[in-house]
Amino acid sequence: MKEAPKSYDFQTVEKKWYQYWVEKGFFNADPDPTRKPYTIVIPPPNVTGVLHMGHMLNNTIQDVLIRRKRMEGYNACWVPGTDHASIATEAKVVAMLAEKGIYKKDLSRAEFLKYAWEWKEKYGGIILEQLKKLGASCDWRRTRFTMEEKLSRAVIKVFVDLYNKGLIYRGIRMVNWDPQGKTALSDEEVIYKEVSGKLYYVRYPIENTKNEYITIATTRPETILADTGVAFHPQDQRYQHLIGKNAILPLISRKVPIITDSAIDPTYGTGCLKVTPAHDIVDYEIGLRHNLPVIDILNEDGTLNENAQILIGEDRFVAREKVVQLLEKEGYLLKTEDIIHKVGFSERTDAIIEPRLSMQWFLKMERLAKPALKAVLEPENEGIKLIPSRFINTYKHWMENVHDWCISRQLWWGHQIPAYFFGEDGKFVVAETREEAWRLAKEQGFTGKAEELCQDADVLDTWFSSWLWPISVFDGFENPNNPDFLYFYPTNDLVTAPEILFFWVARMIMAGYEYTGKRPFQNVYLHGIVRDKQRRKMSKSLGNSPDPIELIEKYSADGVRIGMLLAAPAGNDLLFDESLCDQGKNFIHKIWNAFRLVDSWKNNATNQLLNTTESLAIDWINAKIHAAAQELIHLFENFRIADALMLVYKLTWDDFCSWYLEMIKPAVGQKVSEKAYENTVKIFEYLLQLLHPFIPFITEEIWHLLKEREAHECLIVQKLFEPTVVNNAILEEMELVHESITALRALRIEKNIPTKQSTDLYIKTQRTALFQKYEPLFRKFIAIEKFEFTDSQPQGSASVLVKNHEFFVPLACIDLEAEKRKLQQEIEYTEGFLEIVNKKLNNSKFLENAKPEVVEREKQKQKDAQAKLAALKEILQGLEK
RNA sequence: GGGAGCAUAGCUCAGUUGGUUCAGAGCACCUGCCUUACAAGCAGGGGGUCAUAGGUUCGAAUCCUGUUGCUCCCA
Repeated sequence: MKEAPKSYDFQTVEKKWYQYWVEKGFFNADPDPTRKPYTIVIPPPNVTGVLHMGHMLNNTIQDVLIRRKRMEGYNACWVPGTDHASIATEAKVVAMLAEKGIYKKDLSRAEFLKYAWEWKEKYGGIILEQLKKLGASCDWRRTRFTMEEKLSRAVIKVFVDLYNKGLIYRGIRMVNWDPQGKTALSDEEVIYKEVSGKLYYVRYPIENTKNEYITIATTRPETILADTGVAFHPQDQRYQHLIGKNAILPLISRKVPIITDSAIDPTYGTGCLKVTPAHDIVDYEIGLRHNLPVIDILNEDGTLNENAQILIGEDRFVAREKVVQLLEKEGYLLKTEDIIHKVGFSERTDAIIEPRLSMQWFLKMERLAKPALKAVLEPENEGIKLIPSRFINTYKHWMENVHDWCISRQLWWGHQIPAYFFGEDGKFVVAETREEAWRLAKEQGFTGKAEELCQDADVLDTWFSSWLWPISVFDGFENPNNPDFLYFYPTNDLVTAPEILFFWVARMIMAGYEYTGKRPFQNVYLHGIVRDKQRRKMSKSLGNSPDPIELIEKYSADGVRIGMLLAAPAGNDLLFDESLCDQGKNFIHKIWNAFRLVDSWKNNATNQLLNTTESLAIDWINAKIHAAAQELIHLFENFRIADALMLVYKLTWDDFCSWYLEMIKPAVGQKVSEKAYENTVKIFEYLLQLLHPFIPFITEEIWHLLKEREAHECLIVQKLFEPTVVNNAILEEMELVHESITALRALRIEKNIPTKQSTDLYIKTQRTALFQKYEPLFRKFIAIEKFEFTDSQPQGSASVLVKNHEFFVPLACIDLEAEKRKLQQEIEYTEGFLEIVNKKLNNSKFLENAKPEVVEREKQKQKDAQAKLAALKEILQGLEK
């Protein structure tokens, strides 16, 4: 039997076990009526994306949950996959083609999609390969992609269905326009950021007056070219004389009416608003109320069109500069102010959003929102639990103020909207296929051929496919009675970030109730965002995000998993630092060395039965492990994953390594008993079971090194042991012993006694039998000559008090004054403590109002403190003799 | 502008319905140790007026109100 290598080669081990698990099909889950399912669907990452720290956290948590449930005996199914990310992917493909000198505008839709699919085939799914390095135990056979055939058909089916239910409509609306992506965005895809800008004060001449002006303030002076009115608050006394008059726009001399509207804030700027209905949502509404014309001066790429009259073809920001120069030159610009204001940016392209009127498709949310809100407000009633629960408020607020969802995108990569136009007046039909559309169109009087129907060019928002994810991955739309769907749906837990609570989670809940009548999942675990130590979000542009794969290579997957989890209580942002991974790696190292120690006893044990120390140690660690196992059940139920990890971390490091192994470890030149070795292996196995969900690789490796096992006997599928009734007596006893040993070690350090130098030990206690029993243990940890009990303090000894047990260590020379000072301090502290307790017990109101058990506790505290005080005083007296 | 939340050790966080010695954990820090599993380690140790001012209560980190500072969401 060869010795275990001194250092743990995680690279080889992690690769080996991952392959083995996959080969044996341990990640796979198929319907099995004899077992309960436990299901997680992955939040599908962008198919062209690469793994970042957020994914690491997200998937580590999912893997911990799924592995734990697998070991609990559930039929654990984790479905992986990716989404097609319309905007991001299309932008990448466009950029890639542009580098080759190919431009989208020169391509047909089919040609472009061919390139896009090629790109997807080449780069798509890298991220899933990366997840394997982390140890993700997904059922890879079930990998799904939102644009694959079945899932696409489900999207179209749902669109048609919602349209037929009257929930989808088409209309002209002010939308968030991304001039770079050249598409509309939903409200959720706009990120408002504070930026510094300028507020320009511009004076507009009043028609038919000499040198009379009205001054407006604007941050977007180029939109003056699209103004169709000037407005102020009806109660604003400053401008009453202008009612009914016209203002003349500078630069282009258009005449616009001066109106009043109560939407205007008289305190902002000059209290006068230039009204630009085509390019501002508030202005648009004002325009509607006052019948103002709408003049759209922007092209879809953000350049000015001929409606602007001047600066045609200039980019909106260039135009802004030039307009300012012109205004200044012609004397219209009164002043400029530096201000900080919020500006909307595209989540995907980071371009500044332009409010723009356009024809879009919308989904009515009101009806869908109702059951989705109820589910989250009533989790106990077959509803959905948000963890942490404080997100309920945010969710509720959003649901109650939900806006219709703009679902069309002016892109090619995605699911093309199944609306078919015919005739000249914009008539259309909505159908799953062109054939069906043709049939419907003919009913409406269309006389042409099917090919002559013109399908809407837009695609659907990516979230319009991912909101169906928990259902569509199990083929629940086309075959709602298939065994997978019936067995695995509804899923159990969803793990994601609060960022996409509305984008995705809320909408999945809506789709779940609308299409299955059931919740799509029971629990939503919301974890924080991974930030750097300065609380900055990790981002490519800042360069503050480590490469996860490099981290894994440096610290091992197990180490990084620990690093991610250690500082990640639910809902809290994770302030990531590489030192956390280092801590993880150290832990792995510690476990490896513990194994090496145990392994060195293999075939090297004596035949003797257990000695006292061994027997006590084994009983104690068993009690400790079973208590921890029970606590873990509780922690997992409440998704306290970081706490769960910390519990097993301390159980392993402090209890198992620092106490248990030190107790069992034979003295130099001696051997452990065979029984003790066997028990230690058993205990190690229990520990590995508890540790495995967090650090799957090293635990599997040691699992197999501890014992020869059959090919299928892997830890990953080992049934977790059931915690038994815990022997509390031994826990309590050992705690006292550990406390005593620690106090004695501290005393020896304080007195500068070298580790190896033996001293005598006298104990004054009511529980001599207990200490007698543990004597060998004391001797194991401290060099002790005589171990005796006493009634009084031996001359010239240092002392320490643990609970009511007094320990005396006689010393050759002792600093009496220092001893006295120490005792005096302790007496003072205890007296102060006792005083507080007495005060409570002498307070009749306390005795009347407090619960009996609380009063009882106080009485016990009083008794303990009194006894302790008496003991301390006695020792002090002894010294003064 | 509207809404939600947070403030506990140098850092990141626990702290169930107010009541055990309740002021905790991990990391960091300090001191002493190369003690044959592990210096990636061992043994010890210091450190907080629980943001702040009031209030309720026999009793407040915990409940209420004001103040200050920060974060997030929505428009």
